[in-house]
Amino acid sequence: MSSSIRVRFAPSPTGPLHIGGVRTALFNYLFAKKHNGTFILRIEDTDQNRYVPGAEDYIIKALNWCGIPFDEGVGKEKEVGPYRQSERKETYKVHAQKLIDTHWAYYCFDTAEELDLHRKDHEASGKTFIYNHHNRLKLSNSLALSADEVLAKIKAGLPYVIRFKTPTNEQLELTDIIRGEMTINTNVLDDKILFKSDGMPTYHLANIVDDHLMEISHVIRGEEWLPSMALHILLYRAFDWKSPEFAHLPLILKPVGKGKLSKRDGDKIGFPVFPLNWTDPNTSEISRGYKEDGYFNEAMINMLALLGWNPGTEQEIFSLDELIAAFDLSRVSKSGAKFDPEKTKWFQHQYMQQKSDEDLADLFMPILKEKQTVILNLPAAGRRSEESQHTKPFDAAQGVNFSDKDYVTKVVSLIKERATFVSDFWGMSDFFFVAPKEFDEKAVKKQWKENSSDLMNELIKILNNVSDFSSENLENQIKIWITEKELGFGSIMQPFRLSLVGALKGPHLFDIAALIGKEETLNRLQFAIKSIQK
RNA sequence: GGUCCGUUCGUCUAGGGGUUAGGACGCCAGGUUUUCAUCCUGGUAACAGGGGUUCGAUUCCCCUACGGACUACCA
Repeated sequence: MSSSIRVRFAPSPTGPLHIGGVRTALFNYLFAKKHNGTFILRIEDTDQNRYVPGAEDYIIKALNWCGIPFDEGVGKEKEVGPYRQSERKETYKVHAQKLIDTHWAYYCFDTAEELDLHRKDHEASGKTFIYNHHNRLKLSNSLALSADEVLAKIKAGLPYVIRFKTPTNEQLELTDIIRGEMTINTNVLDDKILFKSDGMPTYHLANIVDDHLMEISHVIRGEEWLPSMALHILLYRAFDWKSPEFAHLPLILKPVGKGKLSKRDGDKIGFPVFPLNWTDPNTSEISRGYKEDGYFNEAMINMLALLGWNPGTEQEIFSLDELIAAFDLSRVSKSGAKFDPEKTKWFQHQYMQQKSDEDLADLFMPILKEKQTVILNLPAAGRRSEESQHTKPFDAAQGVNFSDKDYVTKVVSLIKERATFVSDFWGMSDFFFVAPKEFDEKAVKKQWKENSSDLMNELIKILNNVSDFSSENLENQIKIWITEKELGFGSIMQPFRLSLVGALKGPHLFDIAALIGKEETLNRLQFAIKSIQK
């Protein structure tokens, strides 16, 4: 057996993966890559009742979008496969039988109803019913029944399960990489079902058998599995196998309120908890995903990495490679963490600044294409001709700027620093593509003074004589003019901005003028003067 | 109820027997940008409580409280 690092992410396909699962996958991935190991995806689909079509596909797509693809798994078969537990049934059967043979497990014929009754009985008298050494000899199983009786029941086709025979009265020492040493008395453990009457193993059996057969070196999973760790250690012992090392990750908690994050929380707080959109196959209900909400995968991953782990330095922005280099299980915290939607947005904003203008333009252009279609159709939607004259994009006839990558790239360079999502772009830059047709009422009231029209007419004259329409030169010329005439910057700049943008917002005004060009700048000034009555 | 795990600003966290308990998000204020936003600077704000141990405890130990997970023929 090799001693290399092999870890697995083992979700069950019962629905979309939420960010808690993504983080578990991420930490497995980081650990594997850090140690030149292998990251494996195993699908734990031993419960036919909870199987959800499309979930497996979703999990794989989500991992890929996150940028943490698996090395081995469904569709990437290696010799230890297959990687779907439903395809490994026979293996579990053989191993369950082994445990029977070595008296580490036994057959049980108790029905669910009978056990329920026992539980209620105990509860009524203030006790807790545990299926273990306390009462296993009083129940219907191969420990209490004679060999003949057991054989007869099995031959008669009676349904049965196989339970683990937990050793009694032993102080079990457990070691967890994150939590350290723990001690548990085996007397409080129950004889867990390993093999179900439907012929499928339970999580516990399948998990241990697969982890062994797949040569998993480190089990990195959520804290919800901590209580099962004792059983799992015992199972390794029963099989006489070396157990892997364990690391139990703290849970991700609801951003508001109490408890661990659940799939419903996304809708409640209006924030995605899934990497990708998910449409429930039964209800057709759609759950929002980070991707579709406009987040960059790097931003989500960066946020997740710092939830329950920290590098011990003050660095917060990490590329995936940097995460791999810095990652260390010993720096994973023990307590659960609420995730903060606002901080996630901050990460997103950081990554927005890191992206190149060209890449962002590529993302923006499909949106522009849609907008262009809508805008060009406006007149056809029954607008009056006079209005449509002014509402058409200034270059709509050619459709140049909407699809001009170079132009769009320049626009992006001016607006991205204040944007968080690509979907913010249009609202921040529409005036680069369509001349304003109306003007923000409040702004007009406040900034368009009695003499503004006259001043703007003056400005038109000045601009007409400017041949170098670069932002810098424009700024120089106009500043000289304003200073010489002692006009006051506010009285010029505000109406000027209003004319070009339609509102008091946007990037540096001279950058805007330079980019839309001389002709368009003059047109807009003229239109504003004409439109705004004072 | 039982078992186990946990507890530093509102949130994510650093730290660790002697610190002005550090950073980030958010929030607030000021500055820059004669716009909005960004950005910069500053500010607000925390060791759950009680006992020990110790010259000294937020740090180590115990108890309590609180939080969480698990307690299915689910994973």
